[in-house]
Amino acid sequence: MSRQPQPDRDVTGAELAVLEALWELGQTTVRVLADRLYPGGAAAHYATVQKLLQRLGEKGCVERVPDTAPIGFRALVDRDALVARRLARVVDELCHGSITPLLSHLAARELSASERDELRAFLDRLQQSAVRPRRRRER
Amino acid sequence: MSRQPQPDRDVTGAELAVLEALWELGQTTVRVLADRLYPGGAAAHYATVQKLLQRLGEKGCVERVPDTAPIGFRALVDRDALVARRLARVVDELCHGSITPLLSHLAARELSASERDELRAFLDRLQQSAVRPRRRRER
DNA sequence: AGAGGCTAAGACAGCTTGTCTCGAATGTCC
DNA sequence: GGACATTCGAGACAAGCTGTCTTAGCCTCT
Repeated sequence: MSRQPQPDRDVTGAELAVLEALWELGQTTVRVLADRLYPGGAAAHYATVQKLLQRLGEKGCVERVPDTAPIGFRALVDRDALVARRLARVVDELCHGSITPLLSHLAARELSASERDELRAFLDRLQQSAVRPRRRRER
Repeated sequence: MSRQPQPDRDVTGAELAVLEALWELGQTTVRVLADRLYPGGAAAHYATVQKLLQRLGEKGCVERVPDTAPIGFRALVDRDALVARRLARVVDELCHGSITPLLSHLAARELSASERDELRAFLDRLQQSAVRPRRRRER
């Protein structure tokens, strides 16, 4: 219960906004991002976006494209990867690694018909590829 | 992108530890919680647990049992509810309300056979009760 | 009255997070 | 080349969060 250093922090709100712009725009520059995220913004916002990109870089979510001027930036993770990260965090912190409570919640939530079908389709696809069973964690 | 006040914050690490102790012990007192969470702890830890309980109360996760001395505390949310909260947050923030990316991740992750069966069973149960269709959210 | 446990209120330091300042490096145009 | 603008990196900063701790007022029991 002692306060311990918290590594690999999650992507932050403002950082996520930058990431989403990157997902939409593909490779782009600080200037373009700043203009989009802070329309009519002051000069300072340029630096803000820059700092956010730096922190995203430290978190392994963004890459700078070498030999471009102005420097180009590119997302290294997609939305699914971010979702995966957060789900893993929820599972680790709240469920001690077992995803059963998570599934239980998914079931308790009233899924729409299409969502249900989607999930079932995923499951079927999974079952097929499970002919060659390589399970990562057995509990 | 301006910094906006962040209401209804999530349950914190130390707060979660208190909650888990409450889940395990049922209704109990600050003293018992402090002794369990900070074994051999100093007097100050009593106040720490107290503060955590207060903040948990403000978040609607804990209830004080009236007319008990010392005051009894009781959890108001269970693990599933917390998981639900976090999942909803992930879906809202990252998926703009659609759980498709979440399902996609679930499928991409290599579920164990038992987990897969579990999920399928949930789905089947869901399908049955869907004969009387009362879907809450359609997308 | 004194001791000891309970309770409320709040102070505090360290960290995170979004923002901003500054100066240096780099480019562009006449 | 020289003036000017843009880009870039490093860091400062305030507000808020989080876990911890102090203080002081209660109560109860002896």
